[in-house]
Amino acid sequence: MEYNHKEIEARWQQFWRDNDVYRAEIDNSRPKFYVLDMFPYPSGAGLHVGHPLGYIASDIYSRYKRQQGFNVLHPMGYDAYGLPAEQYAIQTGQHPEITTRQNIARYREQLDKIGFSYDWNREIKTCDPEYYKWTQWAFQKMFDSYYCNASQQARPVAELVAHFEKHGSEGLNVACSKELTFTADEWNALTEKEQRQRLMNYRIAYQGETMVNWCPKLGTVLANDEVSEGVSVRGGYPVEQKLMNQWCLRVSAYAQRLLDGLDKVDWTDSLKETQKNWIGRSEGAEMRFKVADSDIELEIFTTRADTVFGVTFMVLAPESKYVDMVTTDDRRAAVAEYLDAVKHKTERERQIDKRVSGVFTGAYAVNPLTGKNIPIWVSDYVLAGYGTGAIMAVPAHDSRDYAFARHFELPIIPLIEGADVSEESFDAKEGKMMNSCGPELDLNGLEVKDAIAKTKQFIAEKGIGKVKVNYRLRDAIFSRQRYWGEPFPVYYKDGEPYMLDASKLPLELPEVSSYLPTESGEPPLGRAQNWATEEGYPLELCTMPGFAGSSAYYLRYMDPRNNEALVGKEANEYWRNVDLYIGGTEHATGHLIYSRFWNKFLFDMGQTVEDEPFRKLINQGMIQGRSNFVYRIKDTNTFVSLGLKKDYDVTPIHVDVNIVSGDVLDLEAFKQWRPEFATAEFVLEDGKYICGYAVEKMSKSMFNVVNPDDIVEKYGADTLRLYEMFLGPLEQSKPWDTNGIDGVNRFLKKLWGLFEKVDLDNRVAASKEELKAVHKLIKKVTQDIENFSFNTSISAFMICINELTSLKSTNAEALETVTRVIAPFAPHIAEEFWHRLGNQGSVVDAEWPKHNEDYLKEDNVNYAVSFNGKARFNIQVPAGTAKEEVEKIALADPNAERWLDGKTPKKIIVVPNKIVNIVI
RNA sequence: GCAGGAAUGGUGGAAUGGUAGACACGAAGGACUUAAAAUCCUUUGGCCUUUAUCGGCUGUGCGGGUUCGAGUCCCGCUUCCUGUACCA
Repeated sequence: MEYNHKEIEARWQQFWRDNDVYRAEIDNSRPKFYVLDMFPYPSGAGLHVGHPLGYIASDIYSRYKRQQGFNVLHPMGYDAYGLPAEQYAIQTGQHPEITTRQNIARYREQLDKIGFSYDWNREIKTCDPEYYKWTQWAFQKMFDSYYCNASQQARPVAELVAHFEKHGSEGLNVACSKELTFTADEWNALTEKEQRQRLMNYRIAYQGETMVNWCPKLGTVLANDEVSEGVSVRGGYPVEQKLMNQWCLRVSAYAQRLLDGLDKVDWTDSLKETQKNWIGRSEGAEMRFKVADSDIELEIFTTRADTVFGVTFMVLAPESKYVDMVTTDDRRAAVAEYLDAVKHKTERERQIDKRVSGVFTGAYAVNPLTGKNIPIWVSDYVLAGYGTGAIMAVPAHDSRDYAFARHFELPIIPLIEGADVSEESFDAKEGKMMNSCGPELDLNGLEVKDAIAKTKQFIAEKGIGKVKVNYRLRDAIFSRQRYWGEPFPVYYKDGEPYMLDASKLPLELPEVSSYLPTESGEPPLGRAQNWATEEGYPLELCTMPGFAGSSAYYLRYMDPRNNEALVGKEANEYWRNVDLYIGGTEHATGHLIYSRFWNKFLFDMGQTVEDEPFRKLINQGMIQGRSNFVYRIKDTNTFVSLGLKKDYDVTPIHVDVNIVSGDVLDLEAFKQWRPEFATAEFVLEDGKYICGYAVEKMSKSMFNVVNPDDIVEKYGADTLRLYEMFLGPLEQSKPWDTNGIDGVNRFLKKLWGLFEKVDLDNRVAASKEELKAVHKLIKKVTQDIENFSFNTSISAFMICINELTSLKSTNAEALETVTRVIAPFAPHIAEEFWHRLGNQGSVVDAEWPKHNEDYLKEDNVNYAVSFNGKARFNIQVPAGTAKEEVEKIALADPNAERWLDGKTPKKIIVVPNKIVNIVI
């Protein structure tokens, strides 16, 4: 019988569904293992062949762990809120929910065909009210919490209020937007509204006037990780800075814990490094510079406290509140003009335009160590969002300050011995200090490191400043002026936000007449009828961002139908956290920061038992497209084959990769592809039209999308699974090339053929050679799976089957072992074999075999004999021969004479079972 | 600029410091076939030698080093990818 993948795969997929074999339940008698894929956003384009790469890897691992006796949780769901569905809704008027539901159905259909072992009973969708109830709930918890720096955890706001009532801000060590100082009496005298406004300064979910990334084209604000190089990640539209009142999450309060937690997880160094950079911890000092003839003090942050003697001017960010305070009357016009010019630049323009610009405020500050007056400037090279929005400029040892000083002809004082600052600044933190002696502090002769420490100590003692740790990590902006997202469980009374009562959750997303902002510029929810509480208070018009729903979904899978909690205690204590998380590296600074933050917050609340959500994380590489080109001779409809195109003036045109095979174009299909090519003529080489190729992103517009459905239809799911793994190392990006798929398909046919010959009625003992081949396979595949080196295990299968084929093996035991080992990779064919061999149940529960070293032992051992490291010939000796004996045999070999050339060996090295190296 | 990663045949890629190129694709030749597809067999890094065997030299981006022995370890470069960027 032929290998009929269609019949086999359909039959066993049905069997799995009918018997619910992938259902996971809490079972205290078995250890748990939680394998998770980053759930997909169901886009309208469906899955292409790149998407399942990570899913296949995680599926193999899940099945392997299950066969090893673990109770495996392997769920799947959908990150259903997102911009594309909403953009589509704006264009067509179709409700995004309908689009999303259709897309999800299509995804599910595609996923099912590949034979994944997901427990679909646990499926979740972020747009499902039963799910987003818990997103809203967590938001409310964050609103009702503040972050205590002393105990390094979130605490109820009620405790903070109690503190204010007794002590005011005295003795407070909490995360906040602004340092405020007030007494208990002052606090108690505030109205309720004023108290609530002040509490916003401390809440973990808070509303604040912040500089946001505003994308006019999308009509919404974006988080930092949603913006790249000044344009939106989705859509690539320009982004500008705008001051807006927005909901924010105080992620920055968790910066240190997010950093420390990285030591506890098993992630790649590069991913940890990316997160470390994103968190951007820097140790330095905060210092105050007095403004001359004024009570104003400028606060600055520096990592180079040692360079204060070289400060020759100060610079304020254009948005700094100090600008208005210090500017002298005669400079007001000039400063205003500069601020105006800066304001009209978008973030992108500000990044691209690296020309030095700035304006003098007319004011001077006093250098606290030299007592000298230094000018205060304004320039957009200083960022409002980092540190204090003001800097002390040390042109000799900072390249940006240097460029500024050169441009405006400000003095440059070198502070490090031997540093030549005539052409460029000396930025390195090394060398001996000079020119650094004042009335109270002398740093001359010290190493930079020591000078920094001494200065920090000095300024702290003198009360000029303090040691300070700064983080680059910003609070997450949590409002989106959009329709298709979770509504905030918030209403407004007297202009102040209040949380809806927990019994009112979930607050469901209302219907709207149009998905565009209102005429008055309000978000689309402004169009909703009766968007107010029962008492008539208006509800929040913004919705939550994409990352809201994906921040705790892994917890919900543990207990997806629980109506009382995000996750029940029993389920959480059993499943704990994700043991293996597989997904793309593009989430390094978004989802993977937010969900760690979210999890840590829930941990503080006592809602989850693990501090880190993802124990081990693997980033699968991206599968790129391999585009094909045809070359049209200019102004004709004639196409010339790749090898001959140099003789013509040609335009390359993308051609659908599905009508190209092995870079050879199917001419008839090409003519039918598009009407304008119906009359195409060709210049062929060797009777064929050879296309050019390029590796590009897989996308419709490049005509290089390969659909997994087509592969499954033609070759079967098992072939697709094997081939995706065979393509190369999991974590490496690589182009998709369907050409090699015949190899793994041939392998499966061979395996099938081998099985067809098994005599199931007359079982005989496996031969020594068979046992050796099979146990070699077990050993290799087990090692490979543990190392996520799936490509090499596919090779191991091919080698084993080739060996068994040449042995004419038809031994049932040998093939049963092969079946167990191949089951995670090719579950359909394995299930078929499993049942033919007379087993009950499903092969997913077949015990994973252990290899026996005894079968792998050789009677004779091969040694390569080398001279001075260069291998020359081989010898065979009985296993277990002593080293001395091996040396003798090597030297006595007739071949040895030739290479010894009459000399006596100086030294002989014998590496067991490998090599005899003779040094002459 | 900074951080991380990579570089091996025509291609994808294998190699706990121990005979580089496993496995697969492609290609070439052959068998079967009226023919094609499918399948099977042989060859396949480069160069040289040979009728053929046998054999030799060379070879893992470049230049050094450590070692009996380096694709692998160390130092210095080049190129490419990924992330990030006036972060003081």
